[in-house]
Amino acid sequence: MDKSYNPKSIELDWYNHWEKNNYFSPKGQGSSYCIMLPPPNVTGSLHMGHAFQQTLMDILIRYHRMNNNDVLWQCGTDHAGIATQMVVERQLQQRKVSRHDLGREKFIDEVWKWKEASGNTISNQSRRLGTSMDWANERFTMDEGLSDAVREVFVQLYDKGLIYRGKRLVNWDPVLHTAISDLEVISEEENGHLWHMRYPLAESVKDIEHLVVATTRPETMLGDTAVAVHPDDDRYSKLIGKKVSLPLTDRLIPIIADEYVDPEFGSGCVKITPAHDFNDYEVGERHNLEKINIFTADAIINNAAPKQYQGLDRFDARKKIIADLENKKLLEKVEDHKLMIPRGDRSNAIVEPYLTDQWYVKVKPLAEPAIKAVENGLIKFVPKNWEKTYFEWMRNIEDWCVSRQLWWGHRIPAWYDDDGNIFVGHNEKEIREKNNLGDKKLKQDEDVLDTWFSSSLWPFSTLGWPKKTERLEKFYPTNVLVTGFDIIFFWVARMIMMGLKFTGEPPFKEVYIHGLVRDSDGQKMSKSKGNVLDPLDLIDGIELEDLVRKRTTGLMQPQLAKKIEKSTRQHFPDGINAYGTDSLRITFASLATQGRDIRFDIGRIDGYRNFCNKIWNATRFVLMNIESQKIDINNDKKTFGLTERWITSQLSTTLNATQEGIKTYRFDLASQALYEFVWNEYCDWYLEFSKSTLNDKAKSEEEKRGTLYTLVYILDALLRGLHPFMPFITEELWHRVAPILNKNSETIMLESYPSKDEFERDKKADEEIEWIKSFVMGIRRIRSERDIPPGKELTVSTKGGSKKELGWLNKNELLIKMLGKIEKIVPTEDEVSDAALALAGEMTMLVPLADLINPQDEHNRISKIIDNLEKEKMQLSTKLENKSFVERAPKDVVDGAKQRLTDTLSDIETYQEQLESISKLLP
RNA sequence: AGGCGCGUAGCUCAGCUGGUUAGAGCACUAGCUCGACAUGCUAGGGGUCGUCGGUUCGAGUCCGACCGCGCCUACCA
Repeated sequence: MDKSYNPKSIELDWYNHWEKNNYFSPKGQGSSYCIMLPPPNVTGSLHMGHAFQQTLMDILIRYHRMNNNDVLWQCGTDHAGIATQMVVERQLQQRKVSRHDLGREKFIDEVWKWKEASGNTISNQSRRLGTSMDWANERFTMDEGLSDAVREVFVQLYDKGLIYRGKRLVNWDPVLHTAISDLEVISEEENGHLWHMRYPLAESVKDIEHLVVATTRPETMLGDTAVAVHPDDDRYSKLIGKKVSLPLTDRLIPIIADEYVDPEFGSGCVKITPAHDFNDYEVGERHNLEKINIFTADAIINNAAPKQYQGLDRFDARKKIIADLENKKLLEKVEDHKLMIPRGDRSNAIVEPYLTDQWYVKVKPLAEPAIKAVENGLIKFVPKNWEKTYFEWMRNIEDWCVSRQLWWGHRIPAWYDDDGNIFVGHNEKEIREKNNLGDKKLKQDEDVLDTWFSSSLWPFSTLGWPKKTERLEKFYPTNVLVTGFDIIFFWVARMIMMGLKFTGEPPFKEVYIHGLVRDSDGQKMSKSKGNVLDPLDLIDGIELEDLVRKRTTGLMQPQLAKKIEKSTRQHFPDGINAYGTDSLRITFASLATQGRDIRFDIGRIDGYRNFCNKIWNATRFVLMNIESQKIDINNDKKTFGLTERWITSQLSTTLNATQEGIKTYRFDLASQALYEFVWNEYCDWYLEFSKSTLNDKAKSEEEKRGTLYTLVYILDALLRGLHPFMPFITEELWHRVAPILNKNSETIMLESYPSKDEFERDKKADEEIEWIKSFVMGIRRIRSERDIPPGKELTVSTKGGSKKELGWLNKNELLIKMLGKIEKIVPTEDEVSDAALALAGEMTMLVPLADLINPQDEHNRISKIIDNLEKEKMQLSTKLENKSFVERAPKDVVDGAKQRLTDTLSDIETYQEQLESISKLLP
């Protein structure tokens, strides 16, 4: 066995072994456990968020598989309408071809070709994480079956009046030429201006000649159809119903009264542009105003506007309009103004409220049962707080615009005849038959559905719905959805609505919401910030120069390259080590606290790489001893000593904490419990204890057999316990360890997960070992504090001690001697003044130092200890002198305090005596 | 504006239904090539738990106010 762990040499082989043997598919027995992978975008590549999330899911999946459930981890990708279309268009561009040159059908062929060639990137990257997804049943949202589901849902919703077509304002992306939903609009504060414009009254009223309206978007004035004031605003009440002459046009528009206007803001007059602003649209509806659309689909001024502006881009139009107003002295003032600018999340173009025909899902009737399902506990959020976010959104939900002006996606199953009649059905043939249309000319809607529409069906469409399949029967509703809070609205809420509507059951019983992975400074990872970490680089390692190159190429803003390079060189002066998958996974698990931000610091993974090595070497130790001892450990004749009973008991406690952690999605606590057990109990103490037995010629073979057996069977259990967290190293080591116990199965991943009940708790052993530890640590402390060379064998005198402690010492003398590097232990009742002192329970240990001791140093050391004990004495006695405490606190708390006070007093006395004794040696 | 959350050691974070002397990892200091491991071993230093007030015998933990920070949603043209 190598002296240190090398992940690279084993990971790929084991993964191939698992996948080839189909260990990832449900085995067909046991109660079902199912998780739906949030389907990643097919154009995507694996980022830290995926890696983190998939690690947590894989822990759950492997854990339940080892607990004999019939486990399905349903995987796949989504077709990502806009993103994919953009990728393929960009490719075509290099051949100087546009999608319009190709036409719809050929373009879609191109997309499929791209998907076949490149669509597996992210799935293959996932494999590197060791994820045990059911690849044999991987799905894609554009698959035949999933497309059937989409059509079925659309038709049913339409028939029930829950899908409708309407001309309304939508968020229009003028670059991508498509509508997008509210959620795809990212609004951020940007610097802009507030222009105050004068609108002259058609006929002046008394001394008022014009109204001043303020706007952040002057160009929309060409579409104004009213000016609104507040109905109770005395300044303008006499103007209501009068008209203003809209500058730069020849139109007269009315002055109307509407509650929407805030009289306190600006002049209290608002221009109303119903076709280009969501609020104005509402006002327009209330007052029956005309909606004048002044833009083309490219956001260029159309011919509804005066001639001189037609054909101008919206930003050029703005400049010209401001200049023209200024010339006519109609611009009162310009102020700097911060405002929220809405941009499309894909194109980054400023989104335009735009009047078009779109398909909408009427959401309110779907939302109601979805709210109830969470209220009634049918679906539980973990942590529970997220339910509030969910409710908040669901109770204020607006209709969902589901049509997209794209080619790649599920084409809307609606057909039109020449008279504009709409027919919705699964296909053209069905529609013709159902409506007796004969061979009447029909045209299918050009648009496709929002990608999230198909994603919302994922939990049941992947299982075969609308067919009543066995898989659907077995695995739906699924057990838990693991996802980030950023898509509660996009996805979680919509799945719940659709799941309830079409299956009558919630799609999952629990929703575990994890935090979002950020960089070590808490910044979101993004290409433009140059702080992205590729999980595969953490696994395989990367040279600094390669990392710099990777981070600085293909930037949207190339001027950032220098800054990114500098900070990369600063953060990773030596590049990134090859940590291997298991280190990364256990790091992720330990970072999975309840918080919403997860800062990923490279130092953290360093520690867990060391942990892998620790396990590796512990195994190496065990195997070396098995080999050198030449004892058949499967022979029945074994004696289990104190240390064996203790480590077994500790394992039981650990497994309890681990299982509890997994059950409550506290992966941090689960992994911490295992980490501490392996390092602080098994390695630090038990392996050392075992040396004392194994190296002692006086010990019987039965005792040695008991120890060897315990070394192996604890190791076997902890490897199984760790397997969901660290699948590769545990598999590798298990195959070296398990055969010793006559276990010879082909994989650890189908072994049973160790349970606390298989290992006996032994409180007496725990207590005894605790005392032994305190004895040993007391001696070590003296050694260290008094600068005694580590190699020097000590003579220790003991004084006092309870009967129990004397028994423990007697029984475990050899063990204690070995661990404390002690030559002999002699009881004494004499005063030993030239000695350093420590306590283990009621027993006093004295290390006579004769020639080594400097009495002053020891005097100082003991004084310090006494000071601390005095502080504690004060606290405890104050507490106990407080009548209320003694009367009202529970008995065990009071008794505990009393006991501690007694102990403290006795300790003080012991140290005090020694202090006096030493004082005699002082000059 | 509304909603949610955070503030504990130099850093990153645990701390469940209030009850020993507030923990871990990393970092730091000192000392160690002893037969698994220097990716290691041993020992150690370091916190008035954001501030103020309240409830309580007892508050890092519960309540209120304030300060600071973050996120989400909706926005006044």
